[in-house]
Amino acid sequence: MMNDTNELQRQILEVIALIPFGKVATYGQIAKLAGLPKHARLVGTVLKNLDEGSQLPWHRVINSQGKVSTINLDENGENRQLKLLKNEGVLLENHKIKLKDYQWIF
DNA sequence: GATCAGGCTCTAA
DNA sequence: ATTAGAGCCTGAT
Repeated sequence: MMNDTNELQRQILEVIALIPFGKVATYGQIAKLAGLPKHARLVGTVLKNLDEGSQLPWHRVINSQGKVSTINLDENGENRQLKLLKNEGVLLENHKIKLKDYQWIF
């Protein structure tokens, strides 16, 4: 099967769009659901190049250790991703998200 | 092309 | 529970 780069990206974005409110998914999980098992890092790259205008729930993507892997601070010096998650009721416990409770089960 | 770095993950200690 | 190291693949130099 021939996969164009943009095609891969599209598939990834599609899956991310499905993550429900109040839930999170890991990079690896997204890659897998998109049918691209070993592309966890690509997911990260795609999100990085994503601009803020995007309506995608990019903040619901975290790493397998239950941590957020970006720095992205707002004007108040707060991490945007954590803030957004907090707004959805996804809380931290010792700087980590309990995947056991919040991970999106497809 | 060859190399390197990157919003990762698994596994072993 | 952390963490270092090795894999993996893609995109940038």
